[in-house]
Amino acid sequence: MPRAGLNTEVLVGVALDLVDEKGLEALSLAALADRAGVAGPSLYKHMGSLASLRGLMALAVVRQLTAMCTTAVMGRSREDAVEALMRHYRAFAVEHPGRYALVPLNALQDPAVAAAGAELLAVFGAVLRAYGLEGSEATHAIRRMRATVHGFVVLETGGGFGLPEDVEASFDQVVTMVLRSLE
Amino acid sequence: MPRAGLNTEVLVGVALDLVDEKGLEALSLAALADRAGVAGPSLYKHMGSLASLRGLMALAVVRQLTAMCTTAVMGRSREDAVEALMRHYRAFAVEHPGRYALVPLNALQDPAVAAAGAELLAVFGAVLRAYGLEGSEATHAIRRMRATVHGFVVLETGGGFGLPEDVEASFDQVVTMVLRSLE
DNA sequence: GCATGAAAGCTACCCCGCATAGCTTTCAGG
DNA sequence: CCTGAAAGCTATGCGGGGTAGCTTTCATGC
Repeated sequence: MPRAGLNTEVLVGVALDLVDEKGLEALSLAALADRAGVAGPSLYKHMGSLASLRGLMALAVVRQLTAMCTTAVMGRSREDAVEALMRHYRAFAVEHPGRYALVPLNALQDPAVAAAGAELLAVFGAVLRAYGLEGSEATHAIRRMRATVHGFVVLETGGGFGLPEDVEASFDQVVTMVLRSLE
Repeated sequence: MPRAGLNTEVLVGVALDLVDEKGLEALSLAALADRAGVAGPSLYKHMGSLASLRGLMALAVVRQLTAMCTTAVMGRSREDAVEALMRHYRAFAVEHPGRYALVPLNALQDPAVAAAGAELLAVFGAVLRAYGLEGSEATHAIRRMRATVHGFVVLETGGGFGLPEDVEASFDQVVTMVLRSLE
């Protein structure tokens, strides 16, 4: 029985790949062990439980999303920045629906994920400074943006848009709606 | 062993009460049987599986939500109607977060729930007729409203609004944002 | 080179939750 | 009051998460 060379970091990566391919509900002990080339119980050498692994996965996802959003808004301001932020945020969620679905499930109870989430929200806040929004007004504006974008991608990735109308056009209008609320 | 007088309809009611009190994840065979005053396996005399029961529950919830939204918009038009629709929709989700969470999980795969969902969306569409919106434009407008309201209540009920800023004020601004997008 | 101990891996096992099988009991209708 | 459909029960199966405890690897120091 040669070593598989597994560790926590690699395991998180394997789990994220699995979730990307098969969906969040496919994240079972058996499926994960199979992919990692190891027997089920061996996974516990590298994680405390499936729940804690999901926490680590969520943390990684929030950091990926933060990095993507950060580079998206760099060198832009006002409408350009807000639109870039919203479009890249949506693109991440649509490309990796399984990964994205991990975040809301873990953001509240896991302090580490919550802290990483605060950094993501800081990107939202930074974009709003060009509008002179700070303090309470910035918080309300951030909530508008989050609710809108999150709601849209949740419905989109969940198959909630059944009609044949162009989803891109719908999102264009959503972006316009948010931009107008910032003036 | 006297009869408990259970049937499918009653069982759905018991399950909805359970979900209201203890949350969606508390909907287990044991908890449900305990509440219904019956042994676990006896539940299968009135349901096919927990999954199918969740479908029936989702159907009931969508109908409740549709009824609430329908009465909310009756006798109102334009801004009044849109605002009433959004506020009542949110109120339902906030008062019954467990119930509300059932819907997105079942709306896609269960055709009956999807049909009931179409009726709910018809209420959204009716409100928009006063704006002269029909066809594609109405679809896009409905999506804006759905994404915004659903996103807001998902974040709100999930504890996503950690800061102390007034959530009511945030929602007021969200309503204003949507109204402006309809002009 | 080889002894050694920490850590990776394994098999065997347990618990819990959903679900089925099949028997017993109720109770409405003839 | 007989009877059969349906409600209820206990016993059992099956699969998923998790633990116990042994075996094997392999980096380190002599």
